[in-house]
Amino acid sequence: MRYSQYFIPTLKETPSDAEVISHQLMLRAGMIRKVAAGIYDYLPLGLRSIRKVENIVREEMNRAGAIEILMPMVTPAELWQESGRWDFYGKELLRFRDRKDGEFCLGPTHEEVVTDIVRREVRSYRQLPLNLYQIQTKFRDEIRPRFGLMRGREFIMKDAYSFDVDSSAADISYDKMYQAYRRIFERCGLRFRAVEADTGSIGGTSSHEFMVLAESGEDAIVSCNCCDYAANVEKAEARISEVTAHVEPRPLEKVATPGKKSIEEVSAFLDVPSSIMVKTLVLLADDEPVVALLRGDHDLNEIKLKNLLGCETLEMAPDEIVLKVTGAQPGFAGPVGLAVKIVADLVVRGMRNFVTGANETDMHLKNVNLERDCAVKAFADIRNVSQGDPCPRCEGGAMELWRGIEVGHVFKLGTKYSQALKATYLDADGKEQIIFMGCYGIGVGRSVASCIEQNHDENGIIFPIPIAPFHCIISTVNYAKEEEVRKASDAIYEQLLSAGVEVLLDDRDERPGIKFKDADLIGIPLRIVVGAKNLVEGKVELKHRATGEMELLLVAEAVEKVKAAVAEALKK
RNA sequence: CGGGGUGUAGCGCAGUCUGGCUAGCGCACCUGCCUUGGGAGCAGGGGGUCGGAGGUUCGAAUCCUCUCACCCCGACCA
Repeated sequence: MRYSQYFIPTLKETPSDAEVISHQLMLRAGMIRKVAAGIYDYLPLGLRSIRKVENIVREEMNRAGAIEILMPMVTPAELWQESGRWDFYGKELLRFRDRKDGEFCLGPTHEEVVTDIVRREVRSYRQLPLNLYQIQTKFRDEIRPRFGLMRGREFIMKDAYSFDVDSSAADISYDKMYQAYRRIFERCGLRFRAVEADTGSIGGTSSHEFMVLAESGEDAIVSCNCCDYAANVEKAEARISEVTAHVEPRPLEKVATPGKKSIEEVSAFLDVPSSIMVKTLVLLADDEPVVALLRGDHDLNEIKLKNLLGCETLEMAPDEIVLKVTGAQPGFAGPVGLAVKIVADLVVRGMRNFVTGANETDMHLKNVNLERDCAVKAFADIRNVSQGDPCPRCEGGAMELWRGIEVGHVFKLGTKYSQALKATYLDADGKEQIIFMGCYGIGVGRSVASCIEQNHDENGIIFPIPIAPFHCIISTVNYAKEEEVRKASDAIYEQLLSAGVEVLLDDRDERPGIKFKDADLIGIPLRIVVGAKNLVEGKVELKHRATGEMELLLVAEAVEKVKAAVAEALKK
């Protein structure tokens, strides 16, 4: 491609509404432009990278035996009503009516639609297993779209759905997808972790998320520094601590702590570490008050508590409720004498003589002991794992904390949708059986964005070759006036093109500085600089964007090197 | 949905508090000259419903009311 004939509108300055680096760089590099909140144009460079990811995904899905289809973006309400999600999904589902007043929505995911295909077409166990996938634009009317392609409302997603005769066959399909996902993200050149995850509103029995490691990631994940265990913090199990050695309970003591509400304030005021304090949280589970007890330096994991209680909603109680439940202003709650349901974290069971609120404004209690001072029956793992915690799976391992961007998610769905939509088959005995499903998503645009989060410097993007919009750029010095430069550049361009290298020839009549800056910004991995100075000796410069390594080579050598580097990087 | 903020040229911003000359600056863009190994220089030029509607006023980018869009924090979320 000749740069002068192409369309790469780069920006020298960073648009003020772009917060994360990938969003800033994708705008500056002319890859995307915003059309509305969370809705973007894909300009040529952005589209090329997206297509690269799509093709890797497609190859690996096909390799794993999945079959590509394309389902509609507009889907009828009936299917969603049948699965029950029409009422459950909420405002994220963009709904509208057609001219005949029929109800529809833009597909945010396609379990219903694909299950409908399968229930109509699959009759026999002989037709299973089946795995159907599509690469398609989805729409979710996010409450707060942000970070460019990272969290848009409209986005390109690969979604696959597996159908099996039973649970163990479904496990095999799941494992195939898990392995395919590893290959996909490895081929994209991403540094990632596959972690155990909560299933959220999709439902189902178990799932893994594929997390690209990046500081800007919206998710917290933990992994063991010793074994393979890794999980989203939402899901990560805290290791059950053994009860502390016998400590003589000391007499209960009430102390004044005027105006000291937070754990930090009380800890400093009474000069006790937060780890021997118990924090008492008042929550509303489906509008019923519930109290959660945690060690002072631990955080509540709302998902664990929500799953434990089996409630639909869980939120922090407003001040009035706290006052009603504890008889004190927020900040002075404690478990002693409370009449509502109390759930204590497992760690709290082992705590002796701890400090907690007295259920009296401006007062705390010292030397509280649960078994003596209050009637707590429920103990459960309801806290977030923190840095350095012991691994729940191996001896001696410690948990490390990371930030991650979720680029892929695989779920075992079980029979949730097949049951609701009556997707069944006849087994070898002629008996009707329910189909077992799995679903598997990859955010395509998000993968490109997260790649940029991981691979950039102060000059711009540093694409890995497999998803770079072009493999190589030829930056020419005075292409317009120097005939030798023009001839050599054109020749290199033709040679690379015919070798199958995707090459961008910067033939613009611009000063070299502009071309170098643009080349760095758009992140093309390999750059050949053709200038009169080196051409006198028949040489050109080959520069690697990632390392900054620069070599002075004969024209033919440079061409060979580029070909070799591209071939090596695209090896499957 | 709650809290905060911003809308002035393609991008980045000043001007708004304290109403008043023809609405400015940098970058980008166009023409010419010059220049060509890291976003050059000189000269000339084009581009604005000051987010929109209504109001106050002799006079509104500036004050008031309503409204729209976008951004940030929170809640929520695959």
